[in-house]
Amino acid sequence: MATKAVNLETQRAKLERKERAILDAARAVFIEHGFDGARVSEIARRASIGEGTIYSYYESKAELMLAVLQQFWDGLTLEAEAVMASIKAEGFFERLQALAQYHLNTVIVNADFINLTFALRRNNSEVSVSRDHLRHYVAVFDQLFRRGQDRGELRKDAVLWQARDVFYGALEYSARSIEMTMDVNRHLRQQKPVVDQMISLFQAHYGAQHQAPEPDNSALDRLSSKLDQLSEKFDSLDKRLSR
Amino acid sequence: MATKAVNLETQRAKLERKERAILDAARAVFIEHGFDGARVSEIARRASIGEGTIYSYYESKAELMLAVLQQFWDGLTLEAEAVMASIKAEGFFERLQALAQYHLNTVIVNADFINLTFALRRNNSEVSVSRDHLRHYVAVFDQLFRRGQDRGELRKDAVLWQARDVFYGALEYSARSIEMTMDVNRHLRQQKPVVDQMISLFQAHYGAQHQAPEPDNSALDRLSSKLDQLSEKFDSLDKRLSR
DNA sequence: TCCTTTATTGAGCTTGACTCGAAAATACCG
DNA sequence: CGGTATTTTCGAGTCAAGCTCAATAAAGGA
Repeated sequence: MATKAVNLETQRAKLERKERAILDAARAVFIEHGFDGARVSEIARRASIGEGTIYSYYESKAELMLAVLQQFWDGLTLEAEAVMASIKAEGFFERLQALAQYHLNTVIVNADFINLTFALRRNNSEVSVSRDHLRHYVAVFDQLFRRGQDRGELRKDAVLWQARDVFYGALEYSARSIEMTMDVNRHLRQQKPVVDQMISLFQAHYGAQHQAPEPDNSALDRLSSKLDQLSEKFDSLDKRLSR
Repeated sequence: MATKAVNLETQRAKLERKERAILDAARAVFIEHGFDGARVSEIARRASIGEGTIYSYYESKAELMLAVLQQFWDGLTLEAEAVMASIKAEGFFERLQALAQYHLNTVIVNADFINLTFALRRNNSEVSVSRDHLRHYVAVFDQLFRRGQDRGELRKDAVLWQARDVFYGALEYSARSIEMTMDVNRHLRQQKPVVDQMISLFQAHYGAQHQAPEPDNSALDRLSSKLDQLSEKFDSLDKRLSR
């Protein structure tokens, strides 16, 4: 009995180890050569198994890549949530900045994976799955935006999905742009300005305090009344002198 | 001589017609089935030529697709430039709005092509070409932004490429988002709010006038006149005392 | 009209994803 | 342990699709 249980356990572990080996090899080969450039035979060789074995774990090459991407995006989502959980600051814009910083850096560092994800957008049946990765990840942004609105730091009249799309899309494209035009050494240096600009852009338009930008009339009123008082004093002085 | 010239002409025309037929067929098949799903044999059949003939016009399937995309992006760039040329308004933000409107609509309508472009991002040698399409198109945005800065309507301290990336990226992702989550009937209706929000977002942060948000001069004018009056009273008082 | 040059063709070559029957490994049972 | 059933692994073989190329057709030129 005991031996049986142990055997089952080790057996399952063995299978899992093998599956992980396949996934690791696949990840490396896909990143190295892209989807079409990757040879299933090479993945098998690197995982030290027969080519046919892969097909008893995954239906097809495409599904194997999907598993790799799934793993990657799940990791991203967890990391993003961890960043949100770990940050001490309560303020919406501080949290937004932290998320932006994390996101931008991640997208740049993992550009390979992002491109792979795009590469899988063809076969219509797979598109939906590919979308789900993203949707799940973007949900982290949605959550933060909703909270910002609840706390009254994000304009109540802001359409959430629109704001989120602007924020997410701007960062994603900025990442692509940085990656495209800058050499690797400048990547890190370019990130902060981009994040800062995004945050101040959002503060300028979406910050709740900017809804009523009335130019502080109270101060003017106070000045005005002081002048009136002065004027009266003058008048009384004037009268006294003229007497 | 005359016949020779005519023959050459018709011959060239014939070749061009054939090339166009291939391109047309390829475009249709690529959009219908994506890059990997497209069969070269089907393209040949639709263009009414032998499969081998395609390879005397284009090196490979990938290059054929590149030609299709080239044509598409060139068209986009021309159209965008035409929009910019045709718009009467001189103001930067009005022009920006027109461009945004055009861009958003275009990206949604031609989502197939955009996805195809992404799909070709793998083979490293081709990436550069794929980038060039985009760069050329984005140049239209750059030009507008530069002009806005020259006219003093866009903050002088704005970093141009950053602002452009935010603008372009936000619109592109918004388009994807609209296309992803809305049904076709709502596409058009969703476009205007997104564009409007982008414009007011940019006005709020990048508008030059927001550098000095002078608050209601009338009040200041009133104060100033009061001071003038006071000053006069002083003068008259001064004169009387010195006498 | 005949020869040269160019264009077209589709049968076949090559490559790579995927199948499948057999063999090896493992589990189960007396 | 030995034998049998079940599961897992394997890689040679199949098939499909991009691409080549020798043969053929068309065009050009004298």
